[in-house]
Amino acid sequence: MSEAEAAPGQTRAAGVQSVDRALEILEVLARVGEAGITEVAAELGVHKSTAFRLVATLEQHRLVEQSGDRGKYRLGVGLLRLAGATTARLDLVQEARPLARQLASETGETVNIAVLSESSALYLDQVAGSSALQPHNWVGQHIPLHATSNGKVLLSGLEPARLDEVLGSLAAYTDHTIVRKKALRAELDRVREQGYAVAVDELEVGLTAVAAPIRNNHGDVVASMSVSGPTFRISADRVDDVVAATVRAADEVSHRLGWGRR
Amino acid sequence: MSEAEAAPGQTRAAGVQSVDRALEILEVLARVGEAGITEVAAELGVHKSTAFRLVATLEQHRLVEQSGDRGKYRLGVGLLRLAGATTARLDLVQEARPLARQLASETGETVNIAVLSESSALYLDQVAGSSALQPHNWVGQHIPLHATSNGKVLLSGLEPARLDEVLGSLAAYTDHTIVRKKALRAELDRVREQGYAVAVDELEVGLTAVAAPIRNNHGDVVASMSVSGPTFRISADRVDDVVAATVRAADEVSHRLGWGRR
DNA sequence: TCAATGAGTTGCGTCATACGCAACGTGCCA
DNA sequence: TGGCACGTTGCGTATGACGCAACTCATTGA
Repeated sequence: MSEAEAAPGQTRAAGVQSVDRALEILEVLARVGEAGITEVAAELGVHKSTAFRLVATLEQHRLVEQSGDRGKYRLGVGLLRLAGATTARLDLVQEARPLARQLASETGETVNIAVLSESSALYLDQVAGSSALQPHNWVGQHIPLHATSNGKVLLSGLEPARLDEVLGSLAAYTDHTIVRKKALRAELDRVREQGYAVAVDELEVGLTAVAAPIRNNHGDVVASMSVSGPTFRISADRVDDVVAATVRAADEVSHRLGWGRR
Repeated sequence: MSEAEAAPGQTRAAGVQSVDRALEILEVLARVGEAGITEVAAELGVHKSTAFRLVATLEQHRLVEQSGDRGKYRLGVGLLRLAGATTARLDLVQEARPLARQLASETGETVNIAVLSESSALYLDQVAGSSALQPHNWVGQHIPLHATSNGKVLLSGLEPARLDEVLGSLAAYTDHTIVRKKALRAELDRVREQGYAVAVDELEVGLTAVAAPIRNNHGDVVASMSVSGPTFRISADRVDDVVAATVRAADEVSHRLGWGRR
């Protein structure tokens, strides 16, 4: 039985115990990068042999692999295969990609698609702009919500109660980062009203981004599409055009997902 | 590990049963895209309720998600997170990425890194070229070995015995696909001698690719790096330049992985 | 050179647990 | 409106996953 971790009031639906533990191992490895059997066992609070069998099973499916013959364990290539199948089937990405591509060629900047996952923004897809500078590939990364245009759009779609859950402390990345919750709420109101968000130098000095919501057939904000590039290229007088193009593209994706259809 | 040996009456390679089944579910979903509980249960040969509990556990960890309230199940975003953590730790990708990026900007074409996985090429990483046309993202996909430059490079690194295991029937994708095993072996000899592979219209008409081997410190071919683009852009008189650049980049990665070092 | 330590690995007996069964509820189609 | 088929849930039982302890093998320090 799960002893030590008794969440107060909340029934921790355990599911199938051994599977639950095995998946927890994957999360541990994702967090720490590499770990030995003993370390994993300690992390889960189970016996070494139990951890070993779970890891061995994961290894048979290539979800983990060990470096060397007797070495530590880490995540394996099987996950890449599964992830490939995931993106191929996520209809959000499917539907959004052509529009993202078009938006990228219109603006010449990088386009990203992000969704809310846990308490941060998860980037699902990226289309590079025409510029020779290739930006960092954010796909699969977790990005703070309050310092990015995508994050602000995603937050603006939450109901107040959920918002409180998701918002932790607001770290300052630059002098322009919004760190006061009250200021952030005001900004989110503005985003909701305008239908888009802008972030200039908030995550990184010299980086400007514009984002608009993607909605499902119920009208909920399910994702966010952004255009981002160097601040000197997305200058103040060009922002309006970029915003218009971004909103148009995001709206079209929403439409394809069934928003406003009947 | 040793999975090739399907000797009868060998030790239980089953691992932890429920975990094994859960992971099999992931593979089923990766294959078919979407499936209901009943379908999954039938695929595994277990009872509906068993399949349901396994899927529910996977769902708690976001590895699967159901479309709609009562809908079918498919792979979830948790896999993207795990896959992101995987590539972040794969030193091959780490080492290769800067070179891949440079190669992409030199040639203006798309660069891919692939390894051998099971009986096909698994694409680990991709850097888009400067061209506005964004190619399909192959990361995580399985691609036939005999019809791609990457595949031919990977095959050329195998010893003859392994080669026989890996090669099944050679499907023809275009008129230029090599379908005769004898012809393929001759081609592989050429690749091994030259130190690179070229594929023109072999997987898809109008698609040309060039690939060179990446070696580990033992000299084994562990991966392949390719440049690919439309045949009209990588014309016959330009191939030599692209080959030279690709080989140079791949060699540099090999060097960083310890090849030729002492 | 050898003992001592600590890692990953494996056989075994027990009891928790994951399984199959059957019944339930609900959307969908005829 | 009825029936069907699918996802979902409670329950008892046998299976299979667990913890224990012994093993192998590297590495380290004397």
